[in-house]
Amino acid sequence: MSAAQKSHKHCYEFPRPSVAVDVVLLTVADTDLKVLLIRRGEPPFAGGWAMPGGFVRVKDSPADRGEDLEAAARRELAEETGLDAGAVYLEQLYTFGAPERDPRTRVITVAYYALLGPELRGRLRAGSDAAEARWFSLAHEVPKLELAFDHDDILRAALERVRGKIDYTPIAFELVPPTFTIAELREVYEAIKGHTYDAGNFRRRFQRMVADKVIVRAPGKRPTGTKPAAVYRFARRS
Amino acid sequence: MSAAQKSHKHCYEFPRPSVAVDVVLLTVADTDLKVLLIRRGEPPFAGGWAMPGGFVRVKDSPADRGEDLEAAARRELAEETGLDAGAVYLEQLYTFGAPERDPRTRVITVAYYALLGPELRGRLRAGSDAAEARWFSLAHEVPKLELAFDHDDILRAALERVRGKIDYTPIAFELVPPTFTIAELREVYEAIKGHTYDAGNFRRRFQRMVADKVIVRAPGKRPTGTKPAAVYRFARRS
DNA sequence: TCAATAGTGTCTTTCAGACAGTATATA
DNA sequence: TATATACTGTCTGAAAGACACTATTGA
Repeated sequence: MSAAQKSHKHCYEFPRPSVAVDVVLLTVADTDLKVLLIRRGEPPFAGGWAMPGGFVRVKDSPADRGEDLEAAARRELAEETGLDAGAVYLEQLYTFGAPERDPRTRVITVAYYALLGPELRGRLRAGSDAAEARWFSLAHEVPKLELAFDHDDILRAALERVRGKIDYTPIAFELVPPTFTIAELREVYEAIKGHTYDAGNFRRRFQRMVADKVIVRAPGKRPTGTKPAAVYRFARRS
Repeated sequence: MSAAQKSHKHCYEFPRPSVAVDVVLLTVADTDLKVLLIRRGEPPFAGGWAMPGGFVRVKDSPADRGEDLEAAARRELAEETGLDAGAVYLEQLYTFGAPERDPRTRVITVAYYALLGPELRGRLRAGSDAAEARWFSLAHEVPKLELAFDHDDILRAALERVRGKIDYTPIAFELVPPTFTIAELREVYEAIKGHTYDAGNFRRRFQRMVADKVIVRAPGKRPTGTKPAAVYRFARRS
């Protein structure tokens, strides 16, 4: 099929936008919140850094309309990072639709954020298109970058969401190993909130979660260099 | 132009979805949270009740890509209710994109919620297409309805969002008149939260907002049938 | 033995919930 | 004068922040 034919196969009565998904993949490493960025191989913004994402697969057939939005986000994440799509915490963030946000055509993007625990960080593989992928420190490295599209807005929104939600939902447990010490959990809070917590007060708050059976003790102790620390796990883990 | 020609003017290399906006318009009246529904005149779900909404106006021209998502939500709200688009509090809620959510074609909808104070409720006019529009009590009337599309999911999400946000943002002030008594504000909280508040404790919480200059006294008193009540207004109101 | 981190306890303040009581308007 | 609502005050308990202190490990 020629390029000219190919470009005009799908026709509609009214103009339609492209719809994409973008995923803000976050992790905490070295007491620092990091985001995974991918170097773009193609225009626009070729050579620039962007969040993993791509177009939602839509079909015109009445029998098959294409994929769900969250499925698209998990698929893109898997394609561009090699991560098992089902293994990460993923939540819809916000939809960005400014008319000029993509120089090519009208693109509306549904942004998601995902949280990756340290035990899965080693599973990251370069994407199918072998594009470069790297973790960037939100505090130290990202401010020096110019992200593609409006991805800096998306990243800001993700950070704001996670900062708010960590206080009243169990998302912090997605960012520690399956079993963890109180200090490890505290480091996650400190990385996300951007300030330190009093170790004693944090422990007291934590003990209430133990009393409420949200957290249970796990066997063994974690060596720390000095006195080993008790290990816990989140009670409702798949 | 013939119908056949008209149906195939806008062609793309890959299939694209339609993108719509829907607006959950909420108000508190008679100590009851209400949502505005519109009776659909056309299929699908003709004769059924649905939230105001419609397709985002997208253009293929590089010079004009069409309207922003929030602009589309405000436009649809204005068209279907007669409300001044700028006068209502409007916030993006969630994007719904299940492949089969619209029987016609693939439609992704960006849902918004809007809050309407009693002073603007009288400005509601039937939409340009003269469709029937009515307030429904969320607690008593909506459960008996079968809403069009996945609008019951959208409504649930809006209620959950508003219930959560009222505790740590000033959205309650969008649902009272420009000047209001403590009892009026309390009724808004009670309608949204679905439970009563101790009048004394609510007042104490309120007085802290007065001390913090979030709320200031307004001149005059509001007759109540018995002892008239002091009147206040939100400090940061346009 | 020392340094470092794990872990405990105490004091204060803030705030929410329960509830009793006083003040002031209308009918 | 009665009563309904506005408004005030008190008690208790939960929880957060500041901070001092003890316990246990590895080097």
